Amino acid sequence: MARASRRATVDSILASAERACATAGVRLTAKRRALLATLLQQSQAMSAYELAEQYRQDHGESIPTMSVYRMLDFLAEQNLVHKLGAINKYIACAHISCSHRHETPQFLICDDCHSVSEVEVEAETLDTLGQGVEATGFHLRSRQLELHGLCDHCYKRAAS
Amino acid sequence: MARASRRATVDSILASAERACATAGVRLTAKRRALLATLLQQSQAMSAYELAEQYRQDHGESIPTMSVYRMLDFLAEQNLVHKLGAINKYIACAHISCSHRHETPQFLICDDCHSVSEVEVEAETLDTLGQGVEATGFHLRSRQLELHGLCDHCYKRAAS
DNA sequence: TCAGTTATGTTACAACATAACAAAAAAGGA
DNA sequence: TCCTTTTTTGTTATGTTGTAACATAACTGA
Repeated sequence: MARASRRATVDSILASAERACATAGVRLTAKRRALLATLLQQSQAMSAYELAEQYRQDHGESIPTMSVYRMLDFLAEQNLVHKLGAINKYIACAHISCSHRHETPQFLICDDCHSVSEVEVEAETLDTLGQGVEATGFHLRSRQLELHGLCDHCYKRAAS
Repeated sequence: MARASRRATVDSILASAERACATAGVRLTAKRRALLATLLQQSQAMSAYELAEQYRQDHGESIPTMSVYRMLDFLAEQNLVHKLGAINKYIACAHISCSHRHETPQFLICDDCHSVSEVEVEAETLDTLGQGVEATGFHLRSRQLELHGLCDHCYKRAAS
């Protein structure tokens, strides 16, 4: 599936992010914004260290990884980026500019080429899953799933 | 939910593991078996380093973490242990001795106390989820889910 | 302005994981 | 058995990921 950048320009997404932060009463500082811009321009999920390096190249200024982690935490709290805990990488939310209500994103992680695609799953299926889990007394933090496997490209390559 | 050790003795599980490896034509060496035994006796998911230390205490012999990783990789390939990628820990499969067909295990990871419980979800729900995902061209490796949240104990503690 | 809060930088280190190569042990055929 | 090959395990060093603790800078609002 397309990353956010295919759907809207980076600038318009950043503008959406600014509005979202203003509404939430939090600050999208210049650095946070710049880091988000860097991530938006990636086609792959990025680790914090990879992002620090990319940020340096993009903005001609180095940035401590410690700060990158903090900014990513902030951006994740505002749902502007998703943290993929299974592979310790981050990806910009593909729906920052969407005004319509959308489903919780589900991520498909290719264990071979490490590409990440974002799909939506029927709300009903997730609800059933969530209800089954919560019935055991567990309290889900989110319904974001991270599923592993092979993308079609790697699957076909492996088969040959 | 109960770990494997509550359902069957460690010895009988190890015997099942031996049979499974013999059938698969792979070697469950003494060290691999000993490591599995160590993990079976834990009530919590363990990191490779924690396991190396526990192994040393259990068997009076130290073992390089490098070897622990390799053995865990082997055991995971044989589906004798599960790797919880989200928290970098390992847990013995609760179903090694089960001959009956069972559902794919789903893991509930408490983000507070880091306990892990294993639940089963209706096959139908998982099938629906899996079919939706595979329809996008992605090929799931397994239907094992790792869900994050708070266990009931931590949830109630946080609420107070 | 200035005091309080939030954000970022710096340093040091803990925890997790693997690369590269060496040694030991097991398997299998002559 | 003995030798060769393959597999497993050990050793050393280093890479990768993440955070603690504290300092400095920037912003906010009275």
